[in-house]
Amino acid sequence: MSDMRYEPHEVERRWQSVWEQERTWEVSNEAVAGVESSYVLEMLPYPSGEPHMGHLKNYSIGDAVAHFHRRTGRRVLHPMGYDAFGLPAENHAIKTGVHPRESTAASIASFQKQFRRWGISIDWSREFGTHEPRYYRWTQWLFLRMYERGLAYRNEAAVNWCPQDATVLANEQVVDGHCERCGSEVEVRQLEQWFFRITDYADRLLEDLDSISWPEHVVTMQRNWIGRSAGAEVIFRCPEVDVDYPVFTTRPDTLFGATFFVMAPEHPDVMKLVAGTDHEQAVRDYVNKSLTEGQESRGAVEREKTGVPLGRSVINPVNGERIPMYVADYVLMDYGTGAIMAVPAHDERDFEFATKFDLPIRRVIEGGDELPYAGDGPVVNSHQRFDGMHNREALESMVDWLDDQGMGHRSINYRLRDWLLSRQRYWGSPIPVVYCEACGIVPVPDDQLPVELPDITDFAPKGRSPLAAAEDWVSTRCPSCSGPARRETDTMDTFVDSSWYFLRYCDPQNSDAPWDKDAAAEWMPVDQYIGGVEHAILHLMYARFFTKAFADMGLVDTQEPFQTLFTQGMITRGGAKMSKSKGNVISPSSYVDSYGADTTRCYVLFIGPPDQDVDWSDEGVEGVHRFLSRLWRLGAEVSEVTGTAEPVADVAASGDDLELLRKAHWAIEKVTNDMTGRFGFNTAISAVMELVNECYRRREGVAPASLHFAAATAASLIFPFAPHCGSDVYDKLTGHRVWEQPWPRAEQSFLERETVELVIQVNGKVRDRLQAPSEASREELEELARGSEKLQANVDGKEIVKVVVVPGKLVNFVVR
RNA sequence: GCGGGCGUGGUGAAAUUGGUAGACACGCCGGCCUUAGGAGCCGGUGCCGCAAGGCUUGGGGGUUCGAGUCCCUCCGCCCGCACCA
Repeated sequence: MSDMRYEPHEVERRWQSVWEQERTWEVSNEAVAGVESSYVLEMLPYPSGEPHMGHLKNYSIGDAVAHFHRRTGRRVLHPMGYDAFGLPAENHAIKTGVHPRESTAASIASFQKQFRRWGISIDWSREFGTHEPRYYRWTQWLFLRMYERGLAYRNEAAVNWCPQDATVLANEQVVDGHCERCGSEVEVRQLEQWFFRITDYADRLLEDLDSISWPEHVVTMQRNWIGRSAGAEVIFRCPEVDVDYPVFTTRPDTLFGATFFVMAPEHPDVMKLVAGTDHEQAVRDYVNKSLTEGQESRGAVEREKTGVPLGRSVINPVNGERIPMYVADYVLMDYGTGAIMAVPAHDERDFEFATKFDLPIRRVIEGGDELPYAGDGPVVNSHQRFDGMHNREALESMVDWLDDQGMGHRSINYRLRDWLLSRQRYWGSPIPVVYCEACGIVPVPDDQLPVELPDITDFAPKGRSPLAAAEDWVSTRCPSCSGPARRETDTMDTFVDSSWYFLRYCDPQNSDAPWDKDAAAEWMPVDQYIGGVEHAILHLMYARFFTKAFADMGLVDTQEPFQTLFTQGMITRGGAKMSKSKGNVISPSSYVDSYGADTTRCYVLFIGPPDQDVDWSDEGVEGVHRFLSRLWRLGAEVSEVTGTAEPVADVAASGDDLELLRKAHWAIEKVTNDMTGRFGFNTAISAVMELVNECYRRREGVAPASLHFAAATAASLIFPFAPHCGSDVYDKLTGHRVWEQPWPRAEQSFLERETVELVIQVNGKVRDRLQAPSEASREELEELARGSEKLQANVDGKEIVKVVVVPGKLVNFVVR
């Protein structure tokens, strides 16, 4: 073969400079009649050091989709930006004194460089970082719109406090009682914080999951996270203090089985109830112990139930019974009302508690071999109007009855809590409000945005935001009364930044609004969103919430930001997640250095199905590199013979030529199918490999035009995965730019064959294979099959009781 | 505990609707070319067996003419949630 060698670096440099100079991937917001728009987006990267293999995989997938969409006739928006605020840069600043702005700028520069080197087809004119004032001006503006609508509010709450990072965490950032980021055990503190009222949207966030095409497991996770339960709120009165205590229950049908009542240690009335009584000391000790105990130990499943009596009682509204009150830490303050009615016969936890404290257990639902029984069945031991009824039916009428009595009503509870968004940290978007002695909380007027982050030098956490020390900045005038005022020193959770960036990409230069509504309408919702499963709950839930809130404000027309979601699998190393601390990180740049971007990109896609976790291994990279190299040399050699020409598949071809052209059309069909409706990149690439192999095997016996067509087709099909190599080979063979060519079409005439292999089975086991005319009838196939010698040998005097003929596939003889 | 996923050669994997298991690639073996090759090209390669042939998709059972694919059950691994009333 040719002496010419595939030099990926040279090839890649050449095409990258064409794309850069010609701004090939930029797209305007002007709709084009008859042309569909498509928005392909990979999750916003957090720029830290260098991009890793996970990024390479993410953008290789997204780029393949973007290219495929373009070449199948769509205008594609495929932008890039950076989630540039955040703790790692700030922690780095604390250690080294380097301002987060500087380290962030360095990381962004390195990300940009890599993304260009990878040849990702990005519209760079839309690039931004969330830390730029021109971006966070609008983050603040949107915060103010949320504030105006009561969707952002300030409240004192028991919050999760991370002692290491010296900041408050969102519920979503607490994992097993530990800080998701640094792993320290989270403490509970009572603090004034800012919240977004995401719980107002709980039902819509739940219902609209049905309207989007997301992986089932992500939908399930979101559903569980929202945790909607339908039940009733029932009022239990404490006559000793004359106070009503409502409880939430999903099982009002078991009300007659309630034998005691439990409050959470955090419940504000616990201490009031025992003040001055014999129980005060014991309760105080218990409550203190519970509050100081970490969330982790308290939440442990195996843990034995603990609690102490309050020495008070409440009245069960359905039967007037007085039942004793307890405080116990298995009741949580932040779910329901922080108090429960305990039905030990039908709830495992209440049963455990009752057994330990020797409390009465009264069965009110029949069924199950033993107690506790949580299933359904007929109601017993309750009231004559309910006894004998099926419990589900009784549940409904009991709630109606409670409602009539004014003792309760239907109620829905959610596991989802409001989103705590304030952080006592520096490197984030300032919350644009001031505190005025006269006017209270005053939002910063729109025309004074952005509230810019001041420069500081001491980033160390001190339990309050480092901004609090910037006295010149903190001290300001009230926009309302011009009196002295102080700025809010907390900054926003970085999830706020990433909850609307996809909208900003639609109109990134707009200085009058976060985006123009028409621009958003042109692109939104994102047609294909691609990222890691680790964001299945947090980011994806927040972005959905923001989009719905914006829709309510009339800022966008769509209810959901991401129509279709693809979650890629992790790339692990030695079975473990790659991390600097484990020292098992492999850098994409070393592979790009030795093999080029195309090989590295194809390899991460070829290694396995993209939604699956894969363990990195170097074995196999060579194979992909060999393949691209073979394709490139094929193109070089063929073009020497044919020159540049239009690829044409000769419909009159026969013999080897026909076989090769068939293979080409088969590959078109296969790659197209793998790209449509599923992400079969690994099998798509292997189909192109087959085509290239076929070219090599048949190259001596076919007409140059056939080889030319097959090679050009291979270049065209590999382009979404190896854009430089695909462009180069296609250019050599045809003189055309492959990205401007429509996606090839498989022609039926080349896919059909005159004969097919017919499998002969006996009792389902393959005994012979024959060539059969593809048009043959069932009878003809059976006749043909009966002629098989191997069949005769296997039937051997036995009786043929049945013959199953599957045209085009097989004939199965059932013998006895 | 609940919910979801997965289990196929020495390895990564493929099999689109129940119809030829193992495409493609790594590795390994052989041949050609070569002064040489860790380059390139061609071929072989699931397991057992000299062969004929038999066996084979985590184990067991079932449905079916036919099961990697559907059903039941058990085992193993991974992920999410986890005292949510």
